[in-house]
Amino acid sequence: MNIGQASEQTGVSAKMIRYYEEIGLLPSAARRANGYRDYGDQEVAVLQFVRRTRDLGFSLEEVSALLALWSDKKRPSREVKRLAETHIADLEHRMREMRAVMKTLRQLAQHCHGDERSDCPILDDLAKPRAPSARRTRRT
Amino acid sequence: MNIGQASEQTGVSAKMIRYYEEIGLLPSAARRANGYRDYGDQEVAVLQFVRRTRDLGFSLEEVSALLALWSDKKRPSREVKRLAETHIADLEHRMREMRAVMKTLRQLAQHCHGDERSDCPILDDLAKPRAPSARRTRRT
DNA sequence: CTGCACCTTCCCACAATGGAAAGGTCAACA
DNA sequence: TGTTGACCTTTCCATTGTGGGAAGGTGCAG
Repeated sequence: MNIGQASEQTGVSAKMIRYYEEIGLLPSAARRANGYRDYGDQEVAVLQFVRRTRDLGFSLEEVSALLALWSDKKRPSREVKRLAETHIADLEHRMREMRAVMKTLRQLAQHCHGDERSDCPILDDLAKPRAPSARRTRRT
Repeated sequence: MNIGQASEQTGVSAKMIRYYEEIGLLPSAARRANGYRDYGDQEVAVLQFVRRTRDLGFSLEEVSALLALWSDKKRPSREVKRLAETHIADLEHRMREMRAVMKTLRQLAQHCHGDERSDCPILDDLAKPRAPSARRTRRT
């Protein structure tokens, strides 16, 4: 199967499939005589695994770890669970930050009458030097 | 005031101050005879505004728009409110996605005994080709 | 044979930030 | 006075994950 078909079946763009191969997340694909990459059910399954883990917000590095665990039939499930829980904790942390930000924003928006008048509590408030809230965190 | 002091007073790194100037988010800073950038209370206030809007998760593009609205004393507050509400809606959307992802992850983790045994429902589930949930969205 | 859809590699761009190199400046201290 | 150390300057590179496009080869259908 060509890369186009593999992409269609997995929802991973051809561009990304090549990239994943390039950075070593995936093993080098088999090549046909014409140089085209060739994919079978096995490879498609791996791509689906990657797609799904990406959808769940795991970084490529985490995906890589999960792939390794997946192929290691004898690994203790503890390791997998730990990885998942770390990721959950990470998401929880980000959600807490976002909630705080939203709360502030909603308050600001609420007090702005939002009409033709030019006085605007949102901008007034943004201009005030504030107690520096949580610093920017890396996003996934 | 040197860039270092300005940075310290605003919480915006010197690196970022120069970058903001370079991309045109901020006007070119005044220079002293020795070539050092020179900042006054005015500039510090702008930096604080930027810092605060960044903390609230606005993109640099949005910050730029907010700065323009801020300096335009006659703009209708409606415009500012609309920008804020768009951003709120964006955050809400992302939070909904994250909540869905977390729910799935928690379920997966819950069913994995997480001990020495090797069978792991998390990996089993990840391997299953699934109804493709929400595609990756841009992060701020 | 021509055209079109596919494949290949390679390079560029993005958002926002940090890091580091190579050099100029300034103030304080011996 | 000279040196040291803390600043400042610019420039280049890396990150994460993805898309876009160019330039060229391939394969099939009409």
